[in-house]
Amino acid sequence: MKRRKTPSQEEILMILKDSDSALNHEMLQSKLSKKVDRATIYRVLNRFSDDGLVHKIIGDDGKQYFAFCLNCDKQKKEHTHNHFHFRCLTCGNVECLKSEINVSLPKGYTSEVFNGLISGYCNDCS
Amino acid sequence: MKRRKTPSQEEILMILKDSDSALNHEMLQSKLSKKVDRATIYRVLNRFSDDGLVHKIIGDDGKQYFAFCLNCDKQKKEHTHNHFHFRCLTCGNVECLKSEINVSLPKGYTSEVFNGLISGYCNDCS
DNA sequence: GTTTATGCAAATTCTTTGCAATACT
DNA sequence: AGTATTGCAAAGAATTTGCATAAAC
Repeated sequence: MKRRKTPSQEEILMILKDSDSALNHEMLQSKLSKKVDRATIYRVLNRFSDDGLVHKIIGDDGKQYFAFCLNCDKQKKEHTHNHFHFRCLTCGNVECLKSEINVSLPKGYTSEVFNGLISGYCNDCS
Repeated sequence: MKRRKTPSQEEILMILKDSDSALNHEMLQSKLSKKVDRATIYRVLNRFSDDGLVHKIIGDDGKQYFAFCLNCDKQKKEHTHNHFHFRCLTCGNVECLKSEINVSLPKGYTSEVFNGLISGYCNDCS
């Protein structure tokens, strides 16, 4: 299935690139210049995620956040996203933390998805 | 608000204690001897979670998992649950990993909730 | 002209809530 | 008796899906 270039996709990707925090569907919708359907946004985001362009984080609020993480550029080949995200309980921002984490798994276990999230209060809100 | 002892609560807690993996609502329901309402199960679990008896993990599937974690006994005072959980994409089991993780937060940030989850394939399923 | 992407509405799934009935203490 | 807990049904919230239309290639 070949991918096509559309305005909506381009704008969404740009917004994600410009954002220093992960965004959920709602945040993204409010940043879009023209109205884009909910379903489309989800479809675009999941497409990006499938393609490894952005990564998906599940918040402790159960919502999906999407981020084009700068840290990831360096390690594109491996494409492990073994770093933490931080979500502020007041302002809602989700941001990438720098530190790479290494968790040792039991024997015979393999890792597919890494999801590390700490919720708390950021510097501005605490 | 005082807590009361009821059969449903006791059984749910016992199931969680006996289980070596975190359970979601559905898994729990199927383990209960008598039919307990969905809403009740959720209310019980959230009560436990509020009381710090069990902890809640949000899976990368967006679902809530609850675990009475053995590791936590040792550190009841602090009550930080800074360890990882592992969810098997095949069998669905969610288990506690032993390793304690220390993530350094930026200045001025405070941590409230720690959610570390790795999904992949466990020894039995890979 | 084919095939992917979009919009709309409806469906799904998970979780929560209101309220009357029940059962702890 | 008084209040926390339950069950039922209904509401809510987030995300997904079906299908016809529009837009890329």
